[in-house]
Amino acid sequence: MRTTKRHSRQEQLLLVSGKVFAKKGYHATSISDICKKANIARGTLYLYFDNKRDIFDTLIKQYISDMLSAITKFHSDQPLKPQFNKNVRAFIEVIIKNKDLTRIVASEAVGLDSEFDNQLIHFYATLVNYIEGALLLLKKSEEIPKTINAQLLAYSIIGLLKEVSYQWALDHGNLVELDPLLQNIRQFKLDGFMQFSGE
Amino acid sequence: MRTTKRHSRQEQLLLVSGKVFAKKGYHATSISDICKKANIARGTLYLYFDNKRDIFDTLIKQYISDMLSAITKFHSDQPLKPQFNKNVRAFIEVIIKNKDLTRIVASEAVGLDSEFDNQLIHFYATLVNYIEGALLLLKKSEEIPKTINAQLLAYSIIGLLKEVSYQWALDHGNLVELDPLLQNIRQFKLDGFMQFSGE
Amino acid sequence: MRTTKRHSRQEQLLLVSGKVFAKKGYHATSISDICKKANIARGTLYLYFDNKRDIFDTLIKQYISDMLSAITKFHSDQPLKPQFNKNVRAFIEVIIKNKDLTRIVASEAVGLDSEFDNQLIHFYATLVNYIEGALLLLKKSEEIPKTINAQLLAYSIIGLLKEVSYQWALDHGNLVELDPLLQNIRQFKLDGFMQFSGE
Amino acid sequence: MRTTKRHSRQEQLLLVSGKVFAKKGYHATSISDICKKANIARGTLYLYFDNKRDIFDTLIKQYISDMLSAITKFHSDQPLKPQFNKNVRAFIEVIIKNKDLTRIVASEAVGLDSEFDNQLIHFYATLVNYIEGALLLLKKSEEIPKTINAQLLAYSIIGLLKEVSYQWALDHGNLVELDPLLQNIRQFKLDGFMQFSGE
DNA sequence: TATGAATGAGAATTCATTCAT
DNA sequence: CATGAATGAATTCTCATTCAT
Repeated sequence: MRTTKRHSRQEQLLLVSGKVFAKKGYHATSISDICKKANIARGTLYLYFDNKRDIFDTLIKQYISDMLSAITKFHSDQPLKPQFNKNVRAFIEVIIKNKDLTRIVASEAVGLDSEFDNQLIHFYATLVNYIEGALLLLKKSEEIPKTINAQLLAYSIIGLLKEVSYQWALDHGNLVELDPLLQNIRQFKLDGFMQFSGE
Repeated sequence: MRTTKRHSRQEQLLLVSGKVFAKKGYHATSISDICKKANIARGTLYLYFDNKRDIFDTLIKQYISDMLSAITKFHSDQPLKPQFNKNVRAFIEVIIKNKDLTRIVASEAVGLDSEFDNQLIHFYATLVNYIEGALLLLKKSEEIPKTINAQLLAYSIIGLLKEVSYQWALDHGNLVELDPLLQNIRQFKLDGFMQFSGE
Repeated sequence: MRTTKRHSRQEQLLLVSGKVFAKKGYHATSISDICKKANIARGTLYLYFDNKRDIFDTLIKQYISDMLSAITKFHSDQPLKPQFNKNVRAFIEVIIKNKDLTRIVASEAVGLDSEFDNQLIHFYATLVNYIEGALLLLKKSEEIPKTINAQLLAYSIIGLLKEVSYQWALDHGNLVELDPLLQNIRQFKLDGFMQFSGE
Repeated sequence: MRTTKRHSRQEQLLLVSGKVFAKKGYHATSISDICKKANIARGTLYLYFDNKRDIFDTLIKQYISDMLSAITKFHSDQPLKPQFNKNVRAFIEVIIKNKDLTRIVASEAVGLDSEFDNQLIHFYATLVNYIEGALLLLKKSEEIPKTINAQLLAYSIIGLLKEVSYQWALDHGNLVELDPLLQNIRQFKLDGFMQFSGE
């Protein structure tokens, strides 16, 4: 059971680290900060992680894996909209459940090193791909106009969801009723709104 | 002429600093990094800026001021859609013109200290307010449904524009033809798309 | 025991710092200088003191407190001369025991900043006050002429004692027999000597 | 006449430098400080002095030379007390006239380098020698008791004069009437005062 | 002569990481 | 396992000095 104990200790430290990283950012967070919050000595942390970077990596990997396992690839042989609906909900749920990490992923995607950058770029590309794939299917079935740039729309959707989820989470804390949020998003007649003069 | 020379030097250093900050983030960027890129000695930087923080602040202030002077408040006694159109264009233009800074503003928004946070929070609130105000007017004139949460829609629009502009800029460099981008955005029948099964 | 160990380490560092400061002065002493003498790494010093200034302050406070607790206020209801005798001895003892610090107090009294200046100025004023008070009592009992400027005489005595003690300590090291020194001082028929021609 | 102009410029810069050095100390005084006070560019200073140290050296040499030319060696074939009287007055006059430099000489006698230290030590030794010499003559002529330690008494006198002059100058500024000061000093019946209990 | 922009050595301080206890 | 003292590389910032104009 030693392993279990060790494992749960690690989990606890990850939790604390995530909070501190989210609050102060990667660089401004010192090992001491984490240890103080976790009530352990500085040396102890190194029994559970190789180094500062290792903690951060573990957190990010966890987040990416959470997200990727929450959303599911679109299947062309099933109705698309329910799939899309489900994925949006899953996406937002992960964002909100991991508010701290979302902050980090969104803001510290930079400057650590290329290996880390690549992880996030790859993650982002995967997300975009999922959505783009769905949009292409919709184009094929003529549910959306052929003239639309699927990739750009994919970015739009991600940007929209990211911002809204993030702001919603900021305002409402963790106890969010997802449904009103989703209903509101669905109501946005953005295109209509943006069909400006002369169109 | 002296002032001009000094000023242009400062501009050059800001340009370089912006690039480096954008690439590596505030904390991971060392003064040496900037100086190397700018081909100057470390001491020279301090002839033009008080300290590292001062460089960053100047950049952010510049960006915020650029943005705020680019967009204009909505006037209820004039047709809203052209105004909105114009602002979206301006917003995107600034984002694309200042790709580097956008990265910074988007990612280092928090965690330096409260004085700095406040600047960005205030900036963001101003943006949201502009859009929200316009949306409320649209609600009143029943151009959009009353059930919509104007603030949330404002966030959506900003999130969408931010992400799309940023990604577009990444792919297409600085020389962006805005019109195809705008046309694409306008075409997004997001609401239709998101009126999922059963609705 | 932990506290004791930490404390004794601090004491050791103060001792070394005092010597180095005394030899080179505050500004010319670098943290590296102190660490080299103390055989520790530069970082280690910061485990015991906040910064260079903190080390210096601690030294000065120690010195002032040593001195102030060594000398005692004059009581008018007791014979003055033994009191004076005792205080002179105590004063000289502290000077000689803290030769290094005396150097610092004497030479870096001014110019660090006002907070620091104030400490020393206040200390000095206290010393002068003690002596001046005693002299005023002596005036009242007509043991010294009424025409004497008590403050100036106080300065004289302090200057004399300071210089003599300091030089004596320089020549004789720490192991000083105070009595011959005091006897010598007492013999100085300064006034007689200085009652120049014509008086 | 070029030389004259150059020379007077140097003089002016020395004056300014002396003030600044005296106020802030050698190390805390920056070349910029001096230049600002002198209303010249930083580069200009180096037309008149080799470096910062050179300015300081020049000042100290000036002071020492002033002092040494003010006081005169004692001559055994003339009455000693008038000579002593004259020298004390000269000594105090120089101290008061060069209050700024006195501060420096008294407090920055340290840490620059051994060459500088040696200068001051030699100067001090010279002073002590003068006085000691006079005292030895007085001993021989039995004007002071043979048991007195002439060197120690010399230190006493210097310490006393230094302190009193310095304090007096601090309180009264430059416009000092020397005579009341001297009268007071002469009145000090220090020895009588210090003939403690039992003597 | 005079200027002041540029330099770069050097100083203080921080902090991730190690290791003896 | 846990501790926390010690380390020293790296970072920011200062300032005497140089040199092209």
